[in-house]
Amino acid sequence: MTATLHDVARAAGVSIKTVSNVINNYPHVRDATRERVEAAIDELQYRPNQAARSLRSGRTDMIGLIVPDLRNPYFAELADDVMRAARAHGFSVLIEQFDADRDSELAALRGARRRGLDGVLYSVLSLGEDDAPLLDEVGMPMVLLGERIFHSAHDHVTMRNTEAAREATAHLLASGRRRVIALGSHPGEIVGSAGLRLRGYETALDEAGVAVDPALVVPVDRWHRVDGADAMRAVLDSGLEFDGVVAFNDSIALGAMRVMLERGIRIPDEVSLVGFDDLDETRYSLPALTTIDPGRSEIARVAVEQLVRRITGDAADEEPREVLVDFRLVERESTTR
Amino acid sequence: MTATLHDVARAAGVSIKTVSNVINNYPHVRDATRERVEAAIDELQYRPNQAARSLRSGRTDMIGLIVPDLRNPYFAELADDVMRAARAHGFSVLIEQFDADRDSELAALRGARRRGLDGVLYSVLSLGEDDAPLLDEVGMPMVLLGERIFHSAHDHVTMRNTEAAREATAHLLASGRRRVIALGSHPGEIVGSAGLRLRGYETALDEAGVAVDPALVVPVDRWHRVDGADAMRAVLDSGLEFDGVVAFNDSIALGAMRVMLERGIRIPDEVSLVGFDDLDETRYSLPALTTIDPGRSEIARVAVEQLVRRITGDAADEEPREVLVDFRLVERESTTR
DNA sequence: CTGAAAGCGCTTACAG
DNA sequence: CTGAAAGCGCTTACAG
Repeated sequence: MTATLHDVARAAGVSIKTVSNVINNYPHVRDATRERVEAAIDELQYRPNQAARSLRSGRTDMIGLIVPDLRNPYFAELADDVMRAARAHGFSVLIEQFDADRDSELAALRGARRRGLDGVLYSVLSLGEDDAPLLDEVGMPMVLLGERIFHSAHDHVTMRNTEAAREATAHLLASGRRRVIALGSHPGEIVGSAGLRLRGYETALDEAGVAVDPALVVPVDRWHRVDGADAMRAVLDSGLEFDGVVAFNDSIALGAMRVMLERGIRIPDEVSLVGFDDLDETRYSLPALTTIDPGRSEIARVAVEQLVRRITGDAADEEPREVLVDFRLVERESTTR
Repeated sequence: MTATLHDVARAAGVSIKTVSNVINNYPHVRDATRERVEAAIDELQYRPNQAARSLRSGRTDMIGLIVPDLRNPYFAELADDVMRAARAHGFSVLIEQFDADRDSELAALRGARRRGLDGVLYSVLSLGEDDAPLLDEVGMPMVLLGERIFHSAHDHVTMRNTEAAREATAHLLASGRRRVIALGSHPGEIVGSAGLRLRGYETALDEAGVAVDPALVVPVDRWHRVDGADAMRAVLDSGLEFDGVVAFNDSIALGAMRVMLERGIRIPDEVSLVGFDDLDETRYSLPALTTIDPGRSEIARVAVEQLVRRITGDAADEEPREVLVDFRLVERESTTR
C-alpha cells in the first residue's frame, strides 16, 4: 500500500522524527542524513497523509470562501482572485455557494465549520446586523467581504461604496445629465451595498444642486442580468423620462443596456450608462460599459492576508480591522465627458 | 476547549462507540440512549473532528475540480453545476485552477493528490495523449471532462463536439451562407475540442457540397473574449470575405461580435454568427447569440455521479466509461433560418 | 543533530 | 444493543 513515515524511516535507517524534520524543512538536519531520507522518499513515493497531519497539528491549510454563486461573474472573478492569493500563502480554497435566503446562507456557514477549515472569507448577502451573534458561533477566524453587517467583531474588507457611487453619478452629471436613474436600490436597506451606493448617488445630486426624484430610484432585488433587463423594461413601459443610469452592478447594467438598445435608445447619446464591478465582459459590449473598478483583486489579496494572520496568530490581539480599498472610474463608451 | 467524543460519552453515560453509532446513524441504538446522547451533543456543542474521521476512515468527502480558470464563464458555470451535484452526494468541492502551460496543469494534479481528496474531476487542457501515463500517477479516482486525452484508463464525460459543430455549421448553410469562418481552430490538434469541432464544421460543408476553404479556418489559441476580438480584427483587416462565423465557444463569439458591430457589420443580415456553450450572457448581447447548449449541467451531474461511484467502490470493476451528453442548438438573433 | 514515546480524535473489528 | 481496545499516520514536547 502507500508508504508511511515509518516505511521511509526504516528504508533510510533513521527515526520517524528525522523524516518528519526533513519533510518540514527543519533547519538542523545533517546534509548526509537529509539526502538519505530524500532518496528513500523518492524511492517509496511517499506522500504525507494530510488527515494525520491535520489531526496532530490542528491545521488543514484550507480556507473557505462563502459566496452567493459563481454564475454571477463578480463572484467568479473574486473566487479566482482569492484562490491566487491563497495559493501564495500555501492555502487551498473550498468554495461554498448559498442561495438567496437566510437559511441557505446559515447552512453554508455551518458547512464551513463542519469541514474543519482553518478560516473563512464570507461575502454577506442576506444576513443583517441582528445576525451578528450567529457569526460568533462560526468558531474560526473569519473575514467579511462586502457590507451587510455593519458592527461586528470581525475583520472586514470592502470597497468605498458610497464614494464610488458618488463619483459615478457625478460623472454623468458633469456631462449635463439631469434625470439620472439609480438602478438597483434595495428599499429600506442602509448598511448593505445598495444602501451605501444609493447614498453616494444622492450625495452627488445634492452637490450638483439637483433634487432627488424618488421616481428615478428603481429597486432591483437580485443583481443578475435578467433582473436588470426586467427592471429596465418596466421603466421604459412606464414612460419615465431619463437621460442617465447609474446601475449598482455591471450585470444589471448589461441587462438594462440590452433592453435599451433593443428599444432603439442610443447610448450614450440619449442615455448615459455607468455600472459597478469592471467585469471582463464590460469591455466587449457595444458600447463598452463605463464602470467602477472596485479594486476586487486588492480586496481578495488584503482579505486573504488578514485571514492568514488570524490563523497563524500573528494578528491574535489585534482589534477587528476595517479595510477600505481604493476604487477607480473606468471611462468607456457608454458615457461622455 | 472543544468537546470530543469522550466528553459526550461521559456526559451521556455511555461508551464512545455508542456516541459514534448515534452520529453515524447506525440503526441499532435504543431510542432512549439515542436521546440521551443527542442531548449531550447539543449541550456540549460537540462537532466531530474531520481530520480524525478522515484519518481513520480514509475518506475526506471532498472532491477536486481541476479547471483552467474561473474567469472563463464556461468554467465558472461548470463549477457551479459541479458544486450543486456534489452537494447532493454529500461532497464538498475544492477547486484548483491552472494556467495555460503543462507545468501548471501538472502542478494542479499533484496539488489535488497532496490534499488527500477522495477523487477529482479534471478538465484537460494542455496535456495530450502522450501524458496518459502521468494521469495514472494521480492515485485516486478521476473522471475526465473535455476531450484532450483520447485513450486513457479513466472515465470520461463530454459533449458531442463533432455533431454539435456540424449542426451549428449546417444551420448557417441552411440559411444560404456559403463563406463560413471556423473561428477558434488549433492547427494540428485532432482529439481536443478544437479538432473535433473543426471536423464537424468540415463534415457539414461536405454534406452541403461546399468546398472547405483553408483561408476560412481561423486559429484562435486561447478562447477568451479578447482572443476572439483580436482574431476577428485581423480577419477584417485582411479583407477576407465571409458571410457566416461558427465560433468554437461563446467567449470568442462575443469578442468577435463586438468587433464586427464596431466596424458596422450587420448581424445577422450580413454575417450570421453562432457560438458554443450557451453562457448566460449570450441572452443579453444585441443581437442575442445563437449557440450550442452543450448540456453542461448534465455533464456535471453525470461526472460527479460516476466519480462518487468510483469512490464508494460501487463501480469498482467497471471498465472506464465514456459518456456523451446530448446537445441542443439554441436559435437566437445572430442567425436566421 | 537525532531518537523513543505519547497522543491528536475518531472508526473499526471483535466481544458479549 | 453496547463496550473495551487497537490503531489510522502524523507532530510535538522531551531527552540526550
